[in-house]
Amino acid sequence: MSSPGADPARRRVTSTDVAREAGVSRATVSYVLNRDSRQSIPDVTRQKVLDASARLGYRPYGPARLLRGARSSVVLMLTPGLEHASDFVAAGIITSLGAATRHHGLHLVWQLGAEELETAIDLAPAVVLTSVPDGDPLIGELSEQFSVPVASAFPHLDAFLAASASAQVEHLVARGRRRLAFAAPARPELGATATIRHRAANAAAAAAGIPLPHRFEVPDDRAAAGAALRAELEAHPELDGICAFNDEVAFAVLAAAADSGIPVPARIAVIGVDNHPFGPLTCPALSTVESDVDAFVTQFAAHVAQLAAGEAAEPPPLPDQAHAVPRAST
Amino acid sequence: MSSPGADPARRRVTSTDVAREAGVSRATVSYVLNRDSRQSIPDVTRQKVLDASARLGYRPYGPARLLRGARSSVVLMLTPGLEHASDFVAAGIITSLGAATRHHGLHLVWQLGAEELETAIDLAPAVVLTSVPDGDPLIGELSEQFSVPVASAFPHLDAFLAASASAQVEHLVARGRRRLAFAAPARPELGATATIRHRAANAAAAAAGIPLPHRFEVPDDRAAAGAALRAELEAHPELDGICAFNDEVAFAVLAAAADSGIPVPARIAVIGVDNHPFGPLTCPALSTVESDVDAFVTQFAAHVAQLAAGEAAEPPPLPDQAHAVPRAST
DNA sequence: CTGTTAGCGCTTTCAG
DNA sequence: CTGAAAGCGCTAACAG
Repeated sequence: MSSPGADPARRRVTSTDVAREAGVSRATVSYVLNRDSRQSIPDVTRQKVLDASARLGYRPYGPARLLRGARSSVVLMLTPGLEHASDFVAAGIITSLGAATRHHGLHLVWQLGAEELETAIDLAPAVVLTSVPDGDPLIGELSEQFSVPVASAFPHLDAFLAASASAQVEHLVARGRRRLAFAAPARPELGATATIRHRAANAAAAAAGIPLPHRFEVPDDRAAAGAALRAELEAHPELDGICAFNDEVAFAVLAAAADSGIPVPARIAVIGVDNHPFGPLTCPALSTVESDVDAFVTQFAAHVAQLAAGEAAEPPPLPDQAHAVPRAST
Repeated sequence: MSSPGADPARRRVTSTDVAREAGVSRATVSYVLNRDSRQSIPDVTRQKVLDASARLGYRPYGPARLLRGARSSVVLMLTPGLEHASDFVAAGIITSLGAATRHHGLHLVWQLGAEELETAIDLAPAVVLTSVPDGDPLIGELSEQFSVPVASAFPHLDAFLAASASAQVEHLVARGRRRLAFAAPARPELGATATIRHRAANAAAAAAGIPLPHRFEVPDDRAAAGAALRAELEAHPELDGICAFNDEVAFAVLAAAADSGIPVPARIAVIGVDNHPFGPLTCPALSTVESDVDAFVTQFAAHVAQLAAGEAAEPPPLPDQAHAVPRAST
């Protein structure tokens, strides 16, 4: 009810209020609070301003500063199509990016979903980031909308996606597997990404001198997934290894194998992608593949800071290497 | 390089530009674009303005509108302590809330992590939401910082948390289980929440006339989790059901049981909380408990819209009921 | 060293 | 029906 300061109707404290309270002019307040090095303010005056500001709880009003020409500290992240925020990889990168940009004095905010971009105008970001890949037309549209630099948060996404599939194949080959399949997710919106990974798996298989992995779809429903896996093994009895599109698909494959009495890894080895935190908890524990994005995130945050400062620059690419995280399923 | 509109240095298009292009005054532009009903603008003039605006790609500049006194359409979500955005339940509620607020013309943006709240000033939100519960002192601080209404996004959180534990106990009792344990997560920051659920489980057990569930911790490490589960069963041999703090802990319990040769549900039944999408994929598929938050989200979005409009109001509470989602593990 | 002032882009009276 | 002008809160150039 009456929690301190919770009154929504309370007038905002302005720099005029601080000036009056401190008995100086608004310019002096601005000089002190912004530490203008070209002015030398006596310590007593400075202190008076600081005290008055603290006493009143003064916070400069963002819109006014921005209107005056200050550089915004807001970085807006837009992820059209990523309808659920708990997507593990994307959310992980976005989370770390938020922390990393803060070191540059920037505040990353994430507008979830984000269709209807038109009206998000009073955000006034310094930079807009998006989950769509580099060449997407949306980038141009956004740039026009916001009149600020727009960049893909996932530069060189294809190579990044491909790297994990290659690493999967290499790991399975190193484990002695020769006849592989590629387990694709059923959700149609992931089809394009799955194709990128499948192609990379094919290329890695060719390089290793083994047959190209056959692609099959893993339905969302557990019983249907079991049927799909059994059908796949009947059609390709010599199959001994499965590259799953990601850990989530791999979980379904493991469940399907367990339901069908197919021993993993004795009959088939299974490997996922992403190193999901639940991977260690499956039966058997899921082998997977991981890319180290820490270095990328740090570099990309610096790149965002450059964009925010008005400097054009090439973004650092996502890592194009992945390494296996071997567990019991291979 | 030269994607259309990607030039960061390009000057913003202002309402003056549109007025000049259309050959009218800035006031007329404003009238037309804001559909001011008190003015009657001839259709030809109106069309000239609309055309000029479209041709130039004009977008009114948010900060200037806000400075003029317009109501912000931004709702800022702050989640201190929620360090990883892929937390399933919170992310789910936040995602749906973003969609629901959009129906009220509001744009929810999520500042991840969000320590150092001081400098996020040029956001100018209409409302600030936070993940901390109702009485938290942070609410007052934020209200002072932003001079706008601040509310917890999870009103009456305790009852919400408790409901799921009660539903777990009731489900297990209905399945004929009598000697229960409460499996708590090892992460200390979840301890308080775990205590709320454990107490609710105790209360439900008392109401059902069975012994109070004993609390034990499930370590993150799989081998350690197995040891903990075996120790628990040795100490309480008559144990026949486990309420896990959430599905994630339940996954660990299932893995521990599998590793230790403890049949689920024959020897012990296991039930989680949250209806995590991977629950159907465990071995055996995990029974869980779910609260229907759709109605809450819709009502809460309306409440946020009220706050944004400057009307004080009581928030709708989170649901205080949960229902079981029975699967193979119970 | 401090105060006055112009002006960012927008909406909205108030005159014409 | 259209145009001129004020003012939101802030910063920075310019006087004093």
